[in-house]
Amino acid sequence: MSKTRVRFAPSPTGFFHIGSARTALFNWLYARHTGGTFVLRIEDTDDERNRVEYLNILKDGMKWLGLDWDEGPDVGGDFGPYFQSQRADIYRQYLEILRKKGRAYDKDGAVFFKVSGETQILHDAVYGDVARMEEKDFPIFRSNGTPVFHFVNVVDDICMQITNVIRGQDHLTNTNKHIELFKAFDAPMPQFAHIPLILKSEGQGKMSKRDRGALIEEYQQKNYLPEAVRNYLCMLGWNPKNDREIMPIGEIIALFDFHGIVKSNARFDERKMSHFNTEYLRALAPDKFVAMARRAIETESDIKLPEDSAYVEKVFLLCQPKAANLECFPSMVEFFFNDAYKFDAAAREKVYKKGNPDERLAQVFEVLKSLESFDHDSIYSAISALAEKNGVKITEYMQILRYSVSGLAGGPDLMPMLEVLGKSKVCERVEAYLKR
RNA sequence: GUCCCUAUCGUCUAGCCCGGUCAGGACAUUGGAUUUUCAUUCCAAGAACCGGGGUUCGAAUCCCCGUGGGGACGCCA
Repeated sequence: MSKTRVRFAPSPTGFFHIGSARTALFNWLYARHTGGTFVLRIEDTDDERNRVEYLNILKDGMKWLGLDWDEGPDVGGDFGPYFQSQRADIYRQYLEILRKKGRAYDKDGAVFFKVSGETQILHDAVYGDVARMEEKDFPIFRSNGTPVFHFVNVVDDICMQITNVIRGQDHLTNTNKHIELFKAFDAPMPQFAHIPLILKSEGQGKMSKRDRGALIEEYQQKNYLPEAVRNYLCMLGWNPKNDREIMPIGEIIALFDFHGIVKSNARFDERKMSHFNTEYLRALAPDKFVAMARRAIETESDIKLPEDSAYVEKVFLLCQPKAANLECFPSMVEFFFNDAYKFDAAAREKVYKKGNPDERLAQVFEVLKSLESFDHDSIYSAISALAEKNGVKITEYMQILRYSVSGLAGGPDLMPMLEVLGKSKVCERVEAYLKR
């Protein structure tokens, strides 16, 4: 049994579609599962476009998702070149083979492949046996001399000794053309595995590049964690059959096989993807979280972080357990770094729902002012003593206190939040709030 | 229009191949709890076998027909 060789063969179009990403992912998973080789082949026969820039988007996206390729652009390999635009000689040689066998002929300046007229049976690793016949001869070279997808795809798979073709189900009805070609070349047939498509979250049809969440670039920009996106994508159309979803990639690689691939198309669900992201964010090691959070704030907000990196770190780690994503993280922590923080209207409504708590705030202000040490425990016992003295619940003081110093109704645990903010800032803010 | 694929909670799915468990899990939703806030955590609830025929003592599971969904029918990839 020869070593597994799979390939991802995208056409650089200027964006990295989530469906393509998942095809790449499944190929990569299968290669890693079998200890085989993952080839990246660029189908760039359309030279109208700016390839270098478009190729970078694709490569960046794959690297971001952790999908490293063993052969292809940048890394080379024994079966190159890995750009179809550089393989014209090979395609001409293969065309000659077909001509000699009488399977290719000229028509209207183009070259056509003569089909066998026999029904081809595909033994698909996911869909089982599918029978289909190709009725009409189809073009393999255009009248401008360039080769057509079906032809180059098969020729390259032969040349690169691809053992497993894993691709979207939209190719299922193309496969009989490819089988005809493999047979015409007397080439060994790879095993085909078609995977279900990703559908729009609502409405009709498959995800298109204009749909929200369709492009990998979006997740990069929103500072999603790549491991989370990758994990979610693994579960869209495949499952480990053990009731688990959030799993380290190593475990997924170990379990990945065609048996777990679902046959029906899956609707994309941004909320579930978000959930994966939240889980990964919470589980992130402190130093990594701090680095990610810092980057999110520096690139996606106007907040100027102070020099004091110990303070910044304390703030970030205090908020990590409550953060749902990095996109909203700046608005969650802004008040720690900006004295001109904003007061949220919805939060105000919530805090003032049951009457005016300003008087309580004044009371708690007196207590806080007189505190010797301003740590979590001291603040807590002081406020609870106050609450007890006045015969009310401590909660009565907490909400307005939080609102006055942060402008928000939610956020990190209040006592440690006050401690991190520090006595002088807390008192200044409460005082200013009372005088407003 | 022709051909191909597919069908379990709103969504992702387990179960189907080898008929017999209260049809399980996750997201989302709703409701509680955490006698300290909270965007956290925990608990609970509601929520599905597309329809019709067969086969069978018994069908989500096997067969057929509808219907729904998706895809392919380019000198695009």
